[in-house]
Amino acid sequence: MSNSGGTERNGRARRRTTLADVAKEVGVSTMTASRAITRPELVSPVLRAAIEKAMHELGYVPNRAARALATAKSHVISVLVPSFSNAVFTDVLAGIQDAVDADGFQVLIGNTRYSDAEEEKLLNIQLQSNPDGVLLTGLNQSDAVRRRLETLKVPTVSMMDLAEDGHRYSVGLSQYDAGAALTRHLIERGYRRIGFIAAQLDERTIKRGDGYRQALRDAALYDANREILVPDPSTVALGAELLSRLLKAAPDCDAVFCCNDDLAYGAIYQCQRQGIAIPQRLAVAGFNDLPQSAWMVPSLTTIRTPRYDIGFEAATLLKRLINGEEPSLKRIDLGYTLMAREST
Amino acid sequence: MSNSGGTERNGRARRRTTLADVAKEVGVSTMTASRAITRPELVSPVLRAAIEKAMHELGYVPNRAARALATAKSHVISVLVPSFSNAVFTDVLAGIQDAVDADGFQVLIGNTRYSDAEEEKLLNIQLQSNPDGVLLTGLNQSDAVRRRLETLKVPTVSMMDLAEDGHRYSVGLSQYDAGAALTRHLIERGYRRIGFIAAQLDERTIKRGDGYRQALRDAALYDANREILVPDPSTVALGAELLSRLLKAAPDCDAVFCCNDDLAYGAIYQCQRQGIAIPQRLAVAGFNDLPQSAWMVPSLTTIRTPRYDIGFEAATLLKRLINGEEPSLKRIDLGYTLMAREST
DNA sequence: CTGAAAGCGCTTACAG
DNA sequence: CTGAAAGCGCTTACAG
Repeated sequence: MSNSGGTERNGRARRRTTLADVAKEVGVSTMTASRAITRPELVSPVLRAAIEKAMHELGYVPNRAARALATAKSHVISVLVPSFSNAVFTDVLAGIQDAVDADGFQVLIGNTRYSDAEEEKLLNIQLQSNPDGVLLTGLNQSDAVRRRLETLKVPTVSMMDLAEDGHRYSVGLSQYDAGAALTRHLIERGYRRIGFIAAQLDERTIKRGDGYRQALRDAALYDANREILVPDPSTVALGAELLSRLLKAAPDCDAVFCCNDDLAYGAIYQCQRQGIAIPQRLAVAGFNDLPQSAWMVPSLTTIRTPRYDIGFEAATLLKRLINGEEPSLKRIDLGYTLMAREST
Repeated sequence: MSNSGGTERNGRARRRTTLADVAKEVGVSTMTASRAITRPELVSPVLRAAIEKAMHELGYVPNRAARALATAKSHVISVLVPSFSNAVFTDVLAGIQDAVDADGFQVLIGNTRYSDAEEEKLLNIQLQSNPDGVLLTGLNQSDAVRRRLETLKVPTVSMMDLAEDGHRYSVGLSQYDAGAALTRHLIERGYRRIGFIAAQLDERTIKRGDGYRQALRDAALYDANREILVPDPSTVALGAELLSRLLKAAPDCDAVFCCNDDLAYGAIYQCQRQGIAIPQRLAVAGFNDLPQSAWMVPSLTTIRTPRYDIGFEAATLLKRLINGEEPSLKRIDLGYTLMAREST
């Protein structure tokens, strides 16, 4: 193996081996070395083997920045999610990763913490990496974000919610329908005084609440006193607290729809502490179907959301957009499943 | 506002505005425009204002690839964690993000899924982005990974576990000590036939098990029949199953140490289904102290691990290494806290 | 405080 | 199947 050192052109510490080093080692031009990576079928087998051998021996690592600059393609996908601690979004991220891994895309993940300002800031930073495409959570971006994306003409897909207009690409489910379906399930089970506790109050929570309200109105069962909505982040602890507040405000509740499973866990634990029988005295339902929900005691009635699939399909759609295709289906509804269990 | 169009130099679609566009608009050299970003104090207030105005009006977004190529600094930090679904690592990621955000680093996150091969593959891909530093989980990397990192001389910090040798940088806690401490707690509470159920069998699980074993041996209470170890990923469902298996294999167990909280949740639910009183008939302890553990019924005795801080401190240490400092403390022990609750 | 020139490491047409 | 030349968008010393 030859010495890859060479003269330090600009006094920097020992440089990494470059394509030029590899080419020189083999005695070919850099273009041929380059082609051995990008379009190996255009290089003669003999040279190709020699080049690959040299790359391996010299420990060559392609420089993505250089390639990005030369091709104006970053092979980067930028993803903005509102939370890391919520298992919903880690599932979405897993789906994205799996959809995109084989194609050699690098995924940039930003955690907006449910803040528009943070989202704008993160997007602007990620945009510096020239992402080939962007995956957004929900449809309620700030004007600044929307404008930025339009100006730059970066392919964009929204995840989780379904766009109403025909312009935007979206992959998700109708949070409204799912919220209504869960509420109808409670009504069908015979519950009549159904409360709703919700936190964070993000787009999806609001839509679930809208569905809840409509379903109850349709059954002439709606009572605004049975809703407790707070903007704080969802936690198990908050679920416990909100349940107490609900039962204080509306002691006659016979069921409660929690806007997500975390809140529902807290509600169930609180009932257990207070000796409230589930579902005899109070039925409890959640939303998302986290892995635990099927196993806890009592098992939790909830809506299963196809989070992994949403990530996977959104990334797949985005890849098509990046490739210049124009999918006719701009809106992919992945649906939801009611999981009726012991808690209702 | 002037037209940013210009002649399309190489027939590509309308280019983004570059520093040259900004410079031309203002009537300065690109270097001055560049300095207005990187070292604004070197540019006269008048020009600086004009440049900033032009950047804003033209919607200028710096091109990171170009900067990376010119400076040989990517401002990228590469992070390898074994799982996204485990809340432990999302907390670690949050800490990293917070430590690094202000400095404009871009974080590349790889999910190794507890696989050496996957780790090597992901690292090689991330290395193409020329990360200024790397954050690894644990100390058991493959030889290939270790060599790669040494050859490239990329600053590296290991998270979660503490290095024994004096070479590597590490931020974490002694999983062994924590496992032993939890076991001693059980012994002190009067339990004598303490089982251990564990999944995944990663580095940290093994060390916790070693601590468990040693503590029991020290008390002359160890019995190998009370250990159930399986390599499957940890889930609540698996916790339920392993508990059943344990009680079948060693029905006289009076306590069980679950290698993490997820397993413990499953164990508790299983006990509840089988009518096994906790802690009267069986004490259950977990590890990590996820948010839920304090709230469930019964609340879970567990070890609180400083996950967020590990991420934060590891990233902070890495930043110092990237800046060329040589911290004397190569190993940062962030400790652990025993949370004694109702389940034991 | 400001600028001309060269270079970072790749790839893109275009020839041959 | 292989290569010479130019360019991607920025920054680094070095002058002035």
